[in-house]
Amino acid sequence: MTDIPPRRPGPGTGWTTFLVTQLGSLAASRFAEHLTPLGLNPAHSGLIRAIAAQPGRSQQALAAQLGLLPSRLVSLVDELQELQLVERRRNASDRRNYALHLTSAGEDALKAVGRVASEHGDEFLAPLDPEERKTLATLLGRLADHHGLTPGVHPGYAAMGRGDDRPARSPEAS
Amino acid sequence: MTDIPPRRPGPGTGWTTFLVTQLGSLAASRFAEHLTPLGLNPAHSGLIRAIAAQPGRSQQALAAQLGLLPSRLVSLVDELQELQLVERRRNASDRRNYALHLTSAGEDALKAVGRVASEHGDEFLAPLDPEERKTLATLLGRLADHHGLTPGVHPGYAAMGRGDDRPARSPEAS
DNA sequence: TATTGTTATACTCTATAACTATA
DNA sequence: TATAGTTATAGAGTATAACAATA
Repeated sequence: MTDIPPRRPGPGTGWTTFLVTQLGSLAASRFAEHLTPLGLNPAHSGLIRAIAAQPGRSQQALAAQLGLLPSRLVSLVDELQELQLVERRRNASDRRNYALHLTSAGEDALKAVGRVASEHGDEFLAPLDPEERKTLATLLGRLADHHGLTPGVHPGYAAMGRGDDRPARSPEAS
Repeated sequence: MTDIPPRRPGPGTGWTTFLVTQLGSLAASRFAEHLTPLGLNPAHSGLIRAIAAQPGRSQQALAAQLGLLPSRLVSLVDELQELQLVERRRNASDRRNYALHLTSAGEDALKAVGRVASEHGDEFLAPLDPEERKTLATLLGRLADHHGLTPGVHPGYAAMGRGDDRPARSPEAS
């Protein structure tokens, strides 16, 4: 009894939402793979983009925007500096903070990241035609707006800053 | 210069795929939050469902299906046994392995997990009407099929078993 | 010897908090 | 004293591999 074949459950079962979770995890790991030839990981790429979008900001400002701990951001900037993609410039008037800028190699990396993201997106959406992709983008955009997602910032890792009571992330395999 | 407002990039930029990643991460953490009142995490819920779908299987079989390391599965089963939701039954003919079954409390937990998943799904898809939800389900289903997702099993944590060369997961904040 | 399950160890990633320098 | 940045330490989660029981 209760021998339901576990194929495609209907509406109201949370199935579609679970698909979002599965596909999101897959897309994230595939994107990470696409980045490895550049010697970067997704966190690097997000930081590069954030710096490019608004050069000259302090590490604190970046950390707050991206929802990262300051200490985590320091090591990310260290790594990008090691790769000569980012430079810290001392602020003359307030010598406590740094202004972050991309080097010209960093600008190149930004473009490379853009290409990788584009290729990855094409691969991921391969089975859908342009019309369907547009429909999907619209529906997902509606969900993102509804849930207040910051454009370009990955959630689920934040939970810092204000006394937000988000529980620590749990394993969530299967 | 290059002062592009970072709002909603067009097609071919990987934006839609990034939305999938963002939303997937959000859905996963929200689901985890919904489960905490039950004293369970997503890994527990996945295991409960897998046992219910095919009771009596060995831990090795479950681990292989879910893409988990045997040692990880042992601790998950330990936890569910602690909660009296799952029991290990010795196999009389081959006393090396256990047959896993849900207790009656485990059956209740299965139903509760189903309710939570359903509520969570409704919340997550709130801004979409039934027609749009159906469209989204179809499009995501196409993607899942294309990428060979096992129905009900979360990817990205597997990479065990065969000599799969999947790189170790990277942070991927932002 | 091979297999199931288990335990022990190590490793990676992340978070907490202590510390330095400027202000 | 307060703030930006940094470093050091500890914790959680996961993987690797050694181990005992059974076949």
